[in-house]
This record gives sequence, structure tokens and C-alpha cells, in this order.
Amino acid sequence: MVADISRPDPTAPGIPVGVPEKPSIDGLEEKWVARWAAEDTYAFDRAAALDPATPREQIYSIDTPPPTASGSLHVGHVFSYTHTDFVARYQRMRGKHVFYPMGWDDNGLPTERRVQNYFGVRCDPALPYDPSFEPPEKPAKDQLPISRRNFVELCMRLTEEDEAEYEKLWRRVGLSVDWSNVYRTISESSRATAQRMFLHNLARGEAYAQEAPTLWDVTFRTAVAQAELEDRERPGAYHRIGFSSREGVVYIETTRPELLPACVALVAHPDDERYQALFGKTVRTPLFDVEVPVVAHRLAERDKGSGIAMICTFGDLNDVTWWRELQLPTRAVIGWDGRLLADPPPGVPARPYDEIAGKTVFSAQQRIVELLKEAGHLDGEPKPITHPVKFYEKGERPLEIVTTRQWYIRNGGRDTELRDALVARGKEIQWVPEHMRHRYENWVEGLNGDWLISRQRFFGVPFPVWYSLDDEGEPDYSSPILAPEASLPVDPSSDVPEGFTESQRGKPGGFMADPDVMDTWATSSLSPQVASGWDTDPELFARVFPMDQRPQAHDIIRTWLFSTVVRAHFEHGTVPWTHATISGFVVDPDRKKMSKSKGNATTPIDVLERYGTDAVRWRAAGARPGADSPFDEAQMKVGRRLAMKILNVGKFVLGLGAAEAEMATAEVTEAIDRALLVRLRGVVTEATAAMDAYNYTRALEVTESFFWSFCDDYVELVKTRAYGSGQAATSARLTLATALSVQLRLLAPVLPFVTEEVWSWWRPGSVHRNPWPTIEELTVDGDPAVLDAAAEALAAVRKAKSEAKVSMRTDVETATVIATEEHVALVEAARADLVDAGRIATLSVVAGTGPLTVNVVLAPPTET
RNA sequence: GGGCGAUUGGCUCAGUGGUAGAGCGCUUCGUUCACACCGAAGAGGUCACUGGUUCGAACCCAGUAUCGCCCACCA
Repeated sequence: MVADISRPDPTAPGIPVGVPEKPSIDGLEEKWVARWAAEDTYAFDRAAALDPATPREQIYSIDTPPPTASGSLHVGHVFSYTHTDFVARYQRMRGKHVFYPMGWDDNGLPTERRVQNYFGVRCDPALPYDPSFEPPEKPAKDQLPISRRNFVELCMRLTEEDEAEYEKLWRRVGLSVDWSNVYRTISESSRATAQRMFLHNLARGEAYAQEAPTLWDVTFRTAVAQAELEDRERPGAYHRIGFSSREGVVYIETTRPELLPACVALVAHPDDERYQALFGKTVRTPLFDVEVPVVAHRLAERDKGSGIAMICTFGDLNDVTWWRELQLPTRAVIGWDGRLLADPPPGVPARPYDEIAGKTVFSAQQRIVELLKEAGHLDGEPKPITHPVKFYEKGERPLEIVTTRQWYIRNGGRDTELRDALVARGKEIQWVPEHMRHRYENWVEGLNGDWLISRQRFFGVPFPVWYSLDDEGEPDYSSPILAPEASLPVDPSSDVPEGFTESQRGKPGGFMADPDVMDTWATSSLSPQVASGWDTDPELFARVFPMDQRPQAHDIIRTWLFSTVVRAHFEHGTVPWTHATISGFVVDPDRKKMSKSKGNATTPIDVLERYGTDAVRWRAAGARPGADSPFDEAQMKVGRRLAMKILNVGKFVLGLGAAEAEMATAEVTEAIDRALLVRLRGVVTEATAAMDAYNYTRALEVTESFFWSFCDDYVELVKTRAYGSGQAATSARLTLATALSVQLRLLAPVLPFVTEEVWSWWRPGSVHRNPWPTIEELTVDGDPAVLDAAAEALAAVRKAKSEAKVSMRTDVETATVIATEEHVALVEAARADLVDAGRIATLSVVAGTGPLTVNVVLAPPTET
């Protein structure tokens, strides 16, 4: 429904065309979303921005977070995207060329899973590309294996549909995005960008491949990065196990007895007196009877367990450190599938290893414990404990550590100089709020290894790399075949490297593709480059990069934000953007993070429909940058009330007939009118300063509080005068019209629909393309205290009526204002308006002491 | 264990040196003239605690407590 706009006779004096009889919020979204789209209201003026005469400060570019289109949005997303829109709209009104693209992160695991279920297919990178492939009508019971390229094509198809839905929602939210400027992280140019950047990193030695112990998710069967870990409390048990030595039995305590065959040493703290005699000696493992050394290392803790621990390859990250620093042998027992390997590691006897071979970690542990008990190696019963265990954040089983070949990008985790450089980059960025910088520094300084970017998955950007195979069919990793930059993007699993033919794929003397894809953060870390056209539009890139703003939530500072800084540092030697604005979460009333799985998320479209977009945006503006904010539906009603008030006061002011011709020559002559505009000037100054500091909450607060006193006090005081004629009436109407114009523009970034609606009754063009108000528009002089004094006196009269429990329309016989001499003058200056607004027959103003008081004698009720 | 933030009326939050603020909720009153998707008025707080600086502290300093988040800790 489009708002009901009645068009009164345009020849009638003083009634502007287009002011409706009864303004309504309903239908404003549909009306203005369509109009803005049709009129390209938010288009980025590329030509003007690229004009060398345009200073860089006149451009404002935003690195919008690309949402995962296959995921689901909740109110928190709406809030944080709206926060960015406040800034975009403000900057646009300041006359800047706002580069505000939208991206879709259609890359990665969530999309993979959705496509598998939706089409009933699965990706098998070993299969050749079938250009004529069409998915089955109905998903088959068994997933149909298809090539990676075919799989990617299906991902593209499905995500396109999802993205269209998202775009509709974002438009409804009123985001002033330039919808002709949309990117996708899986598009050809995104893939080319990611591959080209990777090749640059490789050429400069910033990327490298290495075979090393890596954190491994046994469900997804992929390596994961430090940034994707999370700890979860899990039950476990200390098992006290005896190792035999010449000096007697040495007891260690372990939660992972199944790793006994992987034991390569025992370790204790070098200063631990209890174990001094054992250092340099050897002990024998129970059950397997393998001789292992007892070593000393500072990371061993005296008060943990028995103070002496077994080092296994690999039970945890400490094991990796010990293994590396003490140069211990490797005895791997856990495979990629999370099961015990079929064969024991070298030097470990087949008996009793065959008892656990092929078992899951869980059942292997049970069996080992039985064997230990039977053989009398277990001292006492296992002691149940709860302890934190590392999980992949999207995974369901504990991570293992498996030695694999992976690609890494340096991130300072193994290099102090780089680490310092990246911390320094963090200092170049302006953080909003400032304290979020600590999260960044905390993370960078706590890194314990380089950034693992390869994933053993399918729907992602493949590494543009092949390996030649020797006569045995073994790959030569030492000299990878790199795709020429001109050929990007490539899919090495279907494209063939120069000098080879497809028939040589996988054959001795032939070649093989690098089987991995880049992690989703390795591609999304390039969002500024992708959005700005680093690979496709160098002219644009030169103007908008480094970008002005990266908006995002605080939970992904360690991933998205940090990785973006790393990539820009390497490629461009700059920060990717000058400001990082960090939004908080919308939390439920218990202060827990809202999430769909917990069932406490409210769907955004629901809320938007119930309260109107402006009301929801108003509520979003109440959440300060970085602060979590509880979801409270009652608050939405307040926003709706404000939106309604704007429509109604707009109708009132414009209904007075502030004709342009009259206004052109009119002057603000009355003291109270001048007072209002002087006050408004202060509001403009404060709101502008707040917006410049990204403090939209403060800007709104200042504006809104002025707006309510404008409605409640000023409008009430001057209403009667404004209805009249003559110079004083003109002054009131001019003041009302001026104040309305300024306030509509101050409120436009937060409440784009109602402000646009009122603007349209009156002025040509979009309010969102009109200039943000400046104090130069408000050059009148005056004493703002006149307004305060009048409002105070009026409030006192209202109070008298309220206490007498009579209508505000009740006539006042006499009112005596007693005030200081200074205030007497102020009240006198507003005498006529006060008499009208208070319906006062006789008003006396006398000098006295103390705060302003009013003695009111009400007219007796008229009996009719 | 390290870091960061918070602690102000029932709720959500402003307020960074000068007599405690807003909105919601609550209570009372009020319908035609912009607004019942409304208006007016009112009640309600020893500003977490302990010290210190200052003529003066919600605000600055030191410490304590509680809550939240980030990171580390997994024998």
C-alpha cells in the first residue's frame, strides 16, 4: 500500500501540494524503495570520483561485510548493517562520493553443504568437468559425484537465488547501497584476485608450503587455522600409568592413554628435584615396551599431574613444541579420519598395537585402558575431570594433530619483525570504539604460528598450482608449476598446465593438480581489493583504496579484520582502510548471544513489518559502536512513535502554508523564534561532530531531544501566532519551516523513510541527496534563554492544570510569574505566545527571588 | 593466568570536576482545531565498594568486588 496522498486544490492559498490528510507510516517502505531504485538515488558517481580534480577526501569508500547468503539473517545483522548505512548517508549528505558496494560471501562450507542437500550431489575433484551436466530433477538417495567445476557451477546457481532474497531484505532495511555494484566471493574476478594475490605472496616468499603437524578436523577432514579454534569443556579422566626404569616405576598422568604407542619421551621441568636423576636416562613404555628418553623442558609444569608427562606425536600443541625443540622422533598413530592407523609406527611392536588399529580414538582408549589394567600398569582408577578441549568452531569432534602438507601465509606468528609491523598497522587504523584495538593487538601478539590457508575442501578458490609427477608417479613439490597470471582464474583440477595434455593428468611423468582450496578467510581477506577493482578496474582502485571504513562485528577481529590487514600490508604496503568500526551483538534479554540454534532469534522481516523500518533503524541507532545491546521489542514502539511524530509535525508546519515566495523575503523577528534557531545551531554543531566521530547514537540523541522539545514546547507556544497574519506570524512560519528543514536532514540518516516522505510534500529531489545542515544556514542571533524561560513558565501552567485535573484547554483567569529580574525580561519577550499557549486571560510577570514560579488561578468551570 | 569493557531510579542507557538526567514501565489526569500509532503532570536513585587527590568527585588516582567479552591454559 502506498501512503494516501490527497492533493488538495493547488490554487487554495497556503496549502502546499502533496500534504496528506492523515499521514501514515504504512507503505512508506514499498513506495520509497521503488522510487530510490527507479531514480538511482544512491548511485556512485564513478566519473566524478575518477576525475583527477576531485580530491580523495571527497570520496568515501566502505568495505561492506559480505554476508553468507546461504546462512540466515537475524536482527543483529540488520542493526550492524544499518549502522554502516547511517555513516554512508551522512557522508553522502556531506557531498561525498560514497562508494558503498555490497558483497556476497558465497564461498565456503555453508554453501557446500546446502548445495549437496539441495541437488543431491557431492564433489569429487578427481572427476573431469562435464560441460553439459544438469543436476537430477529430484535429489537422488545417493549423492551423485560430480567434478569440482560442475559443483562450483551449482553453487553459483543456488547462491544467486539466495542473494536475490537478501537484496530484497537489505533494500527494505533502507541500506543506501549502490546496487549496481555487487560482488561475489566465488565470482570469476574474485577467484582471479585471490589467485593472483596468492601468486604474488608466493613470489615474495610470503606464502609457502610445508609438511608439518597441523590441527585437523576429523569430520570435515581438513586442516584448520588457529583463528578458527575454540575451546569447549569436555569430560575426560586422568589415567595414572607406570613406566618402568632402572630406578623403579615412574608414574605419569594422562587424559589420552590411547596415544601410548605414539609416546616419544617423558618430560619434566629442568628444576624439578624429583626427576633430576632420570634426565638423560631412558624408560620403557608400558604394553609396547618402547625405550624412550626422559628429557627436561621449561614448559613442563611441576604441579600438573605427577609433574612428569609423556610426549606423544601428537596429543596437543605442547607436544608439537617439545617435539620440535627437543628434536624427537615422530610416531604418528592418528589418521585423517580420526581413527588409529592400520599399522604401528616404526619401532612399535605389532602386538598389542593390533588391538587398537583402525579403532576410533574413543574405543582405542577403552581398549588400552583394559590392557593397562590387565597388565597392572594402571595405578588406581581413572580420575574423572572436565577440561577444555580444542575444537574447530564449526566442528563437532575434538581436533587431532596430523602431519600434512599445507600452504601458509606468514602473519608474524613466527617472525617478530613482521609481528611488530602488523601491530604498527593496527595503530594506523582508527578504531571505533577505540578499545577494540586491544583485541587486535592481543591477537597478533599471541599468534603461535603462520596462517594456514589451505583446506581439503572443494567449494573455494583452488590454488593455481600443479606438480609434475616423476616416473614413479610421485609429485615433485620442490618446483610447483604455477599458473601464468594472464590465465587466471584457473581450476587446476580441470585446466591443464602449459606443456602438458589432459591425458597426462595423474600419470607417471605427467602432472597433478594441487588438490586444496583456500580457506574462506584467505579469500574474504581480499574484500577491499575485490570490491575496489584491484584486478578489474585499476582506475577505480586507485581512487577508493585504501578504503575509508571497514564495518564489522567484534567476533571476527582475529579472522577477517586481521587477515585483511595482512594481505594489504604485503601487497600494497598500506592499511586496507583508515577506520574500523566495530559493532556489538544484539543479545537476548539474558545477555546471551542471539542465535538461531538457541531459538531466541527473531526474524528481521517480522520486526520490520510490525514496527516499520524507521522504527527498527531508530532502535539500531541506540546501540553504540562496539556495545552489545539487548533486544527489546518495547523499544521499537518508541521509534515508531518518533516516526509518526515527524509525519504529523511535518503536516502541521507545511499545512500553515510556508509559501516559498513569502519565505524568500521573510525575516525572523521574534525573540523566541530567534532563540529556537540559535538552539538548533548548537544541535547542528554537536550532531555533526558526533557523526564525524562515528557516534551516530550521540548525534541522534542530541537531535531527537531537540525535536521533542520543538514539538512539545516551541510549536505549542507559537501555534496561535503562526495561524495568524502579519510580521510576527510570518516570523513563526519561517522559523517552523527552517527548523523542519534542518531537522528532517539531521534525522534523514537514521529515519530515511519518514524524512523522505515529509520532504517530498514540500521540496524537490531526495532529502538524502540534499546537503547535511550547517550553521551557515542558521545565521540569526538571539538569546536562547527566552525559549527556556517561556517553556518553563508554560510547563508551570500545565502543571497547575494537571494538578487541578482539568483539561489543558481550560482557561486561566490570572497567572503570575515570579522570577528573577533577568528572567522577567525573558518571559516578557515571549509574553504573547505564553498567553496564547496557556489560554491566560491576565498574565503578570513580577520580579522576585529563587526559581521561576507561576501562581495560577483557573477560570471556574463553565456550566453548559 | 593475561587483556579489555561494564557496574547510575524496576528495565535500557546518557552524563569525564561545579545543586543527579532521558526513554520505557508505573501512577494520575486530559478526546474534536499537527498528532489516541496521542498529549500533560507526577512518583522513583546514599551514581558497586574502600581509600586518596581537590574548595568541590558519578566523573580524576589507587585498590577491591561482581558481571560480560577476547586470548591463553588441555600431562
